[in-house]
Amino acid sequence: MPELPEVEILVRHLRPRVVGERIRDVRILRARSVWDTTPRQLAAALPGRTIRRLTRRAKYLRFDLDDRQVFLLHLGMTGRVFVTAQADAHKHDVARLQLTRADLVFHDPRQFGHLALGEDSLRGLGPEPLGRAFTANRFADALSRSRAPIKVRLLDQSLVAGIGNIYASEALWKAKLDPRMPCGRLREAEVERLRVAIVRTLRAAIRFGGGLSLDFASTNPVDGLFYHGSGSRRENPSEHFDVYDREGQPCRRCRVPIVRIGLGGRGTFFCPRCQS
DNA sequence: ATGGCTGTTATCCG
DNA sequence: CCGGATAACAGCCA
Repeated sequence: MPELPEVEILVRHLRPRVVGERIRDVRILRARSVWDTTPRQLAAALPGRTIRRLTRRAKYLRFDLDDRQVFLLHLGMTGRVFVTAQADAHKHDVARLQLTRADLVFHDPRQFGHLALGEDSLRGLGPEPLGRAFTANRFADALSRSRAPIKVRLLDQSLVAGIGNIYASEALWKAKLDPRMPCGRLREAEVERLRVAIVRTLRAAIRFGGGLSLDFASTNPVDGLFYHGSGSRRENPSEHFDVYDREGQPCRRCRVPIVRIGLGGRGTFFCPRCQS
């Protein structure tokens, strides 16, 4: 679930709940989820500090503290972050930060997420797709030097930061581009179409997420950030995405059944008629 | 019930 | 340098 839009919604939810709060204590419950430092260092650096800012960079949450230290949190595939008054740890809790009167919990069953002290993890990231640096020139230039399928490149965070497997398929459908198209073969107009499609897709997803009532603490994929699972768990089977997880269902533009293929080892969905 | 799928990304190869 | 495969892991679903 957590790609750029989901992380953005999470940050907006958390911001009023954590900014201005003092960190009283830190419990690291899974050492291997701490990167760029030791759990001991992280647990020592935070207590006594006040959270000054909470922002998003790509799929990272960025916490700025009152002593200019920074720590980052990446949700991986299944990470959740929420504030709770309950102080007891649960299975798959990675870390718990005791704030003034509640705990900030990082919960991550599949353990692909991480915490990091400092900004090193942000070094290699490309431009924010919703920021000014995501220009036609820069995007076209980066794409021109690759022969890989465009869908695979969209997942490269150094090209543009924040797109994941779901919104890569969604943006390509919006731009009417075949996900298998080698980057270098895209024409200038197609690259620009894709750039605009990315921006619109992500903005629409943030707008969509902002209108949901989410249970950030829930382990139920239907209630949490907005990927609604597949099969019987799906909340709105065909309302939500245009192509993702819609294999066999009609394209919203031309009614031809959506196709699923593998690209770069990931499920990829597209309309074989519109996207060619 | 078992095995194959999954929203991420670092790292290792050729 | 580029690109593909793999690994890290637990839970859900067929």
